[in-house]
Amino acid sequence: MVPAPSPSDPHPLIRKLESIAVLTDDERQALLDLPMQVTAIKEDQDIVREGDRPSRSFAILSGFTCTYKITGDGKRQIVAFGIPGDMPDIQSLHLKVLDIGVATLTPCNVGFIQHEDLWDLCMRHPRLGAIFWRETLVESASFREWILNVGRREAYPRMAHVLCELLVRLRAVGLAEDHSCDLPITQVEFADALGITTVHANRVLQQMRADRLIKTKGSRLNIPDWEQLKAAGDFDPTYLHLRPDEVVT
Amino acid sequence: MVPAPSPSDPHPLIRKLESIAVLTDDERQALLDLPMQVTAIKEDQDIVREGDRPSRSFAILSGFTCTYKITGDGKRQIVAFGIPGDMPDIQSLHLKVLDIGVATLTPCNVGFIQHEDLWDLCMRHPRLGAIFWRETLVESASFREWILNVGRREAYPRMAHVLCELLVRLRAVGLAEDHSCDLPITQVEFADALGITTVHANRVLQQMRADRLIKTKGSRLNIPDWEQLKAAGDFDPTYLHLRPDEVVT
DNA sequence: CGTTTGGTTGAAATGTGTCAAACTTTGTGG
DNA sequence: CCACAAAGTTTGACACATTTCAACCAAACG
Repeated sequence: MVPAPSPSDPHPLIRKLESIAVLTDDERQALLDLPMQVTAIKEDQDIVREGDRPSRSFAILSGFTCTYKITGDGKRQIVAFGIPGDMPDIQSLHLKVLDIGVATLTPCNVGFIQHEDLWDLCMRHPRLGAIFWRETLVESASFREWILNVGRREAYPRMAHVLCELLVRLRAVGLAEDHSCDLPITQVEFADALGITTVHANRVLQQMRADRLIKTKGSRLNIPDWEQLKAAGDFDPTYLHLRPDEVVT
Repeated sequence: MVPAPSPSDPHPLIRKLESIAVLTDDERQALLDLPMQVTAIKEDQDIVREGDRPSRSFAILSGFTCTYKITGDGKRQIVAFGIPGDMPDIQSLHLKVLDIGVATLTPCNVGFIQHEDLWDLCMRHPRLGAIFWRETLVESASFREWILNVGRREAYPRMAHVLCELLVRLRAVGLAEDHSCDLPITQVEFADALGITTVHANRVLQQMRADRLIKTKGSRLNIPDWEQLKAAGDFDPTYLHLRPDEVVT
């Protein structure tokens, strides 16, 4: 008996895939049947490291991760944040050597899926294979926007932009209300994501609070004026390629 | 009668795919049989624009392109250079709305392929479908490295890094000798790729010439000391995921 | 309750941007 | 083949965003 599809589907992976594509009951069931090794991982741990040759990928079931690279002299650049439903290293299905590391920002539950099982799924459900491909392409589009952000926007709009992206993505998987969400990301991590210093990240955030673009209380982020933040960050969610009804502009 | 595979295969697309994967004669023939509308495009023209909803993708047969995005206030960021064999908008196969523009840097010959024909090919030759997927993942890896480059390296190593990437990629498709190649990229374009000003790009290049890392004569680039340039650019070609025998370190 | 982690501050140093002009190469039409 | 325009490159002086360094403060935590 297949459970009725629900907007608040408890399985993060399905919730995420449904935010970018439509699934049939059959496909949803096939995903639920995927052999998945669920593992709890503590905060600030590497799940995978650059140079690894994994035989499995993983889906984030709960918690936040960051995908990062390190320069020869040890400077870290975060290239993406991972939220529940994401599969940050799904690329290892095709590319044997990992060119990135993925670390937890919070305690996480992740579900490991053997590559052979993923291949199997893609073969038996070509449409799901296409959806996974599509997902990697959406990720790729996010990288392009990230390049634009880091390369051509100053620190202040750059920060505004990532905050916008995070809120929209969290909303798409049901982890944010209209104008607030839990964002357990430290200033060091924001700095590494934006390609700036921690000190500067701090100053930019202070300025944004003074400008009443954001309010923070602990790890809680509140956005009093979404339109203004969007404008400040030059943010247009098109590049996230969400299903139209998932985009709350 | 299938022509014997040759290291200098005249078809750029096949040459490129073979630099990242092994093709069977059958697959090579299927690629050659792809209906392709070859078109000559002048310098400095958009091939596709952000917001387009193309029904076809294209392969670069000759010439150079750049893939770019524009901020709300008109600043351009180049996120990738395209060289013969590349398919800069293959993503539009899955993502209906383009989030990028692609422009020619030189006169180009491009081969347009209808999406339906590409889908057809992927269905009939699943391994080729996987190779196209793989290619988009390699591109994705390049974007990640590009973020690291722009976010965490100063202008000088940043420039060195793109020069290294370009040379390695050109070598992989047979368009560069060991230490020199034709690089018809202006300083304005380098600046837009690196997220710096033209003026600064100019100064960095001058410094690199003074340091004898590069020599330029017209659009000809010569690299007297590859090891030193690699070191200056903190360059490791792993992220390009080339077949080992294609990587000349 | 001390220790750790994350956040905040100030002053000085610096990489990169800005602006505006001049120079050089390339391509083209007369 | 010259002349000229257009495109690309180079220069200098100055402004400014961001970094650096080093210290201090506040909240979280066992």
